[in-house]
Amino acid sequence: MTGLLNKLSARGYKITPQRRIILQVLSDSDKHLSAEEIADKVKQIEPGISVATVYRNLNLLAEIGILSRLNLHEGPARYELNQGHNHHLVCLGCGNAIKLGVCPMQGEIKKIIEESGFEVDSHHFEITGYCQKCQARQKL
Amino acid sequence: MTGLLNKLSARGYKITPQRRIILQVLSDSDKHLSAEEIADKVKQIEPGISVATVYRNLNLLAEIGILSRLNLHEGPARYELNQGHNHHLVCLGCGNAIKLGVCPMQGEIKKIIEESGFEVDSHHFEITGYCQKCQARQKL
DNA sequence: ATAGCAGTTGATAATAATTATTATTTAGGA
DNA sequence: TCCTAAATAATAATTATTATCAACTGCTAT
Repeated sequence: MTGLLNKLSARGYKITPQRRIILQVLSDSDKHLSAEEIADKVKQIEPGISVATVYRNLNLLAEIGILSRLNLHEGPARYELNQGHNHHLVCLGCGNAIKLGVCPMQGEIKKIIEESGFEVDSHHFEITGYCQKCQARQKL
Repeated sequence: MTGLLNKLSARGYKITPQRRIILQVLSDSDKHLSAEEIADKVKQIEPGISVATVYRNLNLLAEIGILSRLNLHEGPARYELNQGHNHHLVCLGCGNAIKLGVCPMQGEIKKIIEESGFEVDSHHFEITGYCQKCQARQKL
């Protein structure tokens, strides 16, 4: 948490109470939150904070790599603190994101892409479905 | 092309001139087109066609599997005629999508997911970057 | 052929998610 | 403490898409 704030000021960005709260909310959650969900939680702590501020800072934080934006197949984008490179199993029931320990950009796939001469900028691997808890819940 | 039309009528959907034109546009392009781009091309052929009709039909066609919607990391969704399950190298320069012959949902990754008890609904693997042509263009 | 009707369309309003604008405020260095 | 660039709140604007609804049209059965 302090590390995150340092990252901000190291780049010349100011540490504002709004940014503290946004980061607070993000680090308190283990889910992928949408901008709206983040804004709601932020407002529970400090009602005066504007949605625009939340969006602005989510963009900034994503840009400097503090968090990452996940564009799901449907619905709004979701955000999480960036804990290194990761892919996730995203549950459509509860929104929870289970870390997948592996990345498809390796082995055969990596080789094929390299051989094609394509210059990779970024990649996304997203699996949606239902976690065990939500599978059980559906059967009730 | 005729096959696509048959697929429509087989399911009880009508073959309208609008749908013919939309499918025409899609089969004439090898790129992933956005709804707006599709609508533009459609209007070049028949100016009276409404954007709403384009969206409505893109949804329908995607639903019945004639085409697939690709939610890129940024910008609007893009569509292409569905030629089986595929992943792509999407060029940020020219928008072209190069088919990647492989799918990451196999082997080790598939096993890990199965063992986690997660029930997969869908998956997306998207690689963005620059194709060889656009790399060359950038160096000019 | 043609009548009928479900399916479809065009026009447009509405919505959802996000970004831009702008006047005001503030964090952090001099 | 003062100053200034950066940041904020409020809100308008934008972008992408979906909903609404009256009018129209493929298709099927007569």
